[in-house]
Amino acid sequence: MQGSMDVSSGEQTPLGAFLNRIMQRSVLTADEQQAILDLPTQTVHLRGKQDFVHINEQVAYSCLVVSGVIARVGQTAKGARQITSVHLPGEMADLHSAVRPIGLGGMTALCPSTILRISHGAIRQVAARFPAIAEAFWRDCMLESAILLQWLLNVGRRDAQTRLAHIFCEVAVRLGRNRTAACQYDFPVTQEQLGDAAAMTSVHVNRSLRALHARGLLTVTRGRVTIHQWEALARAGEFDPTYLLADMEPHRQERLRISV
Amino acid sequence: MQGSMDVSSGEQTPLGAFLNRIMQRSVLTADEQQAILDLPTQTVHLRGKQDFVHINEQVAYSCLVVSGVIARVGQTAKGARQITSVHLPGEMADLHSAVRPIGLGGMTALCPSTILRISHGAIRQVAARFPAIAEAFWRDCMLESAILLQWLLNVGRRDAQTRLAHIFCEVAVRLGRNRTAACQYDFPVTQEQLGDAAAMTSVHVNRSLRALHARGLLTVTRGRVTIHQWEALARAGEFDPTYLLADMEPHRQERLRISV
DNA sequence: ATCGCTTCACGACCTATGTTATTTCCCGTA
DNA sequence: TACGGGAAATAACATAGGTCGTGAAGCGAT
Repeated sequence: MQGSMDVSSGEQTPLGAFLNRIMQRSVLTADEQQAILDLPTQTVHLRGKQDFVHINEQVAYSCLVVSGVIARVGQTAKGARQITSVHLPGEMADLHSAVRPIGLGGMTALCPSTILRISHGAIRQVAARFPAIAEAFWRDCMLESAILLQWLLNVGRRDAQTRLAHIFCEVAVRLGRNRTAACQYDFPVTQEQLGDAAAMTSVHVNRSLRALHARGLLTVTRGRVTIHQWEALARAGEFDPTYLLADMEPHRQERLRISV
Repeated sequence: MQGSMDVSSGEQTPLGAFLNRIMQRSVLTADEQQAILDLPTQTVHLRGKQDFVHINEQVAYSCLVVSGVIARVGQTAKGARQITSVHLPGEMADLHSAVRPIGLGGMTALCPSTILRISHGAIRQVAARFPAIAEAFWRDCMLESAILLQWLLNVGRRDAQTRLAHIFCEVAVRLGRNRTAACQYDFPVTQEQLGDAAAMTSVHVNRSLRALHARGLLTVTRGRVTIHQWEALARAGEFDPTYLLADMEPHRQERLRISV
């Protein structure tokens, strides 16, 4: 349990990384930034494949990803799993649970991961105290919602290869990889987990991955993704990063114009 | 353009219906309630099948459904459509766009509908002025997100009949139908639109609907849904209404405890 | 090195759902 | 009362992706 006190080195700490992300889309004053950096946290380490929040469990903490990959999962009556979102370092996996702690499904670590737990009370308090923070958090939740929306389109209406290509493009952008020519990143998830995210069988993930490889678009080997031609992969995945972009422009000038 | 002034008759007006919904999950003072009722609105009538917000269009208004059914839609490169959410009277179809006006896809009326447009500026202003309203709006957006999450699970991992059953159950609950024994409601959407929501072909919607009918679970005739046995349909659709429930309990006592 | 477990690779076969096309039903309108 | 257009109902056929089964390949622990 500690709050990062040094605002200048904020970018290096987990809370600093989170603040950084938030500020790509919202404008915050120094006070507000500090309030976020001062949130009390509790570090938790997780094994790979560890379900740490069960479906229908009601939690009192949100969880900030420090390292690894965290996923939210839903489950069918017959036990089929659907990963409904994936969270990378610097992201809050369930910020929304601060205002609505039910109906979020379970949470699991796709690989060995470290998270910071932050109590809902602290989050709601800082949001109530600083309206701009409330709006920033709200906006961050809506980014997540926009991603979810893309996933629904992806799963509902695209074929296997397109779907996977889209996912790999999205993760690349969210990891901040510059999308020019080739790039690579670590993404230590199994084909089974990939299937749970893309709503298909691990067998078919395997087939499709090899097909994408045969087309010269990307290579996935033991948790490392190599994109050979960004442009071609994005085309194959029908990927348009608009929904992920920083979007603070419309809000920059008019933050907090409280009349009266 | 009018603001409903009479707070006592609030329940009857569209804004009153919206406020009502919000208050199922959040506690608001009389002032705050009034501030919502005073939001300036603009009425718009829509034909059935009218796309009134195009994909990637950036809007300056959120839209409150007065009557009819409004849907958000995404689209594939080959033109396949995916309905990503459906909105019934009393709901705000895109409240989230107030804080994040991009990446929400298009909006369309599934049948002749009436909406109220409310400017993003007005929404953000009332939210900044009353932290409790910000939290309430944020929470309402998260309910929508929880629904979206269920849709992803539904589309990704359930078969056609289960999927449709789930949708009909959800709509029944959202329309406030009491879920005991039989019930019916108007839901004037075509099988094609149903297919766009459930991620399948209209042909297969037809097949599956007849199968559900043959199982004695429900009848769908020209925009009217009749559920014959709620329990059985809910079981067939693996429907658990938890994610839709009013959930203000944890927030009731501790609203706005701003510690300086 | 060797064991044991997990993940990856791949083949054979099966089925839920998509595709395409035609017919029937409904309902508003002339 | 007949006409016209959109939905709904069906039928025949095609296919993407699921299921089941078997090895091979990594990799960590002994």
